[in-house]
Amino acid sequence: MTAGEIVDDTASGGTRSGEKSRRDILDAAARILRRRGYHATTLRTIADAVGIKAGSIYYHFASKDEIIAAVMNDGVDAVHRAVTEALAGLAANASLEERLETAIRAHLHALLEFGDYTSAGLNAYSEAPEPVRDAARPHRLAYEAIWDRLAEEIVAAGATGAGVSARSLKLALLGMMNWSPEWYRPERHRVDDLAREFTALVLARRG
Amino acid sequence: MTAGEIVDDTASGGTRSGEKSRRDILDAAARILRRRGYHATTLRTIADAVGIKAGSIYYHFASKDEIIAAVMNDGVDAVHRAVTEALAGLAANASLEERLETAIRAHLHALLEFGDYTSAGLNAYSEAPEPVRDAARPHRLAYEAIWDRLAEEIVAAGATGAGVSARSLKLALLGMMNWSPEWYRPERHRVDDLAREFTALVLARRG
DNA sequence: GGCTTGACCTAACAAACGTTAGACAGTCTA
DNA sequence: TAGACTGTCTAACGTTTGTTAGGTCAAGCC
Repeated sequence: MTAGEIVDDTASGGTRSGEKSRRDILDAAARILRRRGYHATTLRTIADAVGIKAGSIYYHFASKDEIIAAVMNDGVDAVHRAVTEALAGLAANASLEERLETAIRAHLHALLEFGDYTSAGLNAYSEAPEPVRDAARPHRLAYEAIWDRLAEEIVAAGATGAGVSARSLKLALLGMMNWSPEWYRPERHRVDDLAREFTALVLARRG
Repeated sequence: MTAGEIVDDTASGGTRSGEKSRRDILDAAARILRRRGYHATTLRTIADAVGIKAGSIYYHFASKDEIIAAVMNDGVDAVHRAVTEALAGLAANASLEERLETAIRAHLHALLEFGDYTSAGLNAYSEAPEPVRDAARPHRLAYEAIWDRLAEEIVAAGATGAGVSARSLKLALLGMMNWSPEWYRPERHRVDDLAREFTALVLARRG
């Protein structure tokens, strides 16, 4: 089952004629991957959702794993871009609290609302075969660097509890955010509220 | 694929002769389920790990899903018990901070060190078929009640950031704890340290 | 009109899946 | 010692999986 490497072609450009089908396949794969996980995401299920036959997928992709890897990495890159842009949109003198809340809000929005690709990546990562995880790792690390820097700033400013390391702060933040697909219900929660509460929780201080 | 209900017999007692094999099967299933997820956990893989043949499993269990459900529910019940006992072991006048840190420490220990059953439950829940999830839900809710109460106490005491609801506090706590299997490495982290940092993070206050 | 190419289909392949039926050796009980 | 029960095995079943080979048909170019 695909022993070789997985090529990362998410940046390949051009708007060829078959580009739509390719995107349709990825969209369907992301939707199914998010809810059912790696092994339950079959080529026939994907094909059904797109309206083509399973064999036809191989015109666009070389293997199942290439699809999965593309979805996962597109997902991470999308959150990365969303958070980066949200932070870039802030005033230069924005407070630390403002920047943390903005980053959390952007992450949660990407994860919970535009989130098929994003949470597919979270949901399938641990059960995907090694080559897929290998292909995903650089994307994940690149994104986490944002939170490394934020966490270090927060700790350096003494804005959180005593004895909390930047590393633990980052892991705690990613944990509370990335666990949210488990309980989030659009009719019960508002992302902006959650972002504000998570920020207040971490930066808690007594007046 | 197993449309019926899943009987919850985790409490069935007695030490029959075949009890060891039964426990061996569950142990192996938990170990594999934890790392590979629901669909990659096959009866033949389990049987190989135990040293028997796949068909023999049906002497002890009626279906694959019965095994999975037993593992998941045993896991949740184990954390439930661990946290309950840790809290019960505290002095009656233990501070809120002491109790929170104790609960977090017990949860993380159960999850990260005795954790095949426990993190198998977390890892496989979202991709397991509906009947399995239905069987698991009461166990999860019963355990979460502990954290509901703790979170409410913390909020009522004003010991966390302003505007943080008890519900969000609970979800954030479960998130940062339950995400830890993603990054925890025994050679790099000490559970007791993590528990102290997570507690300080949530109860942060400025001197 | 011929020829190429792009995008799909049909039909099959070997392998792996959960599950079952029936046989068999060992142990316990009467 | 006969018979029942335990725990396992062998061997197959029907289905589903990822994947492949080869065919079809319309659109575009010469």
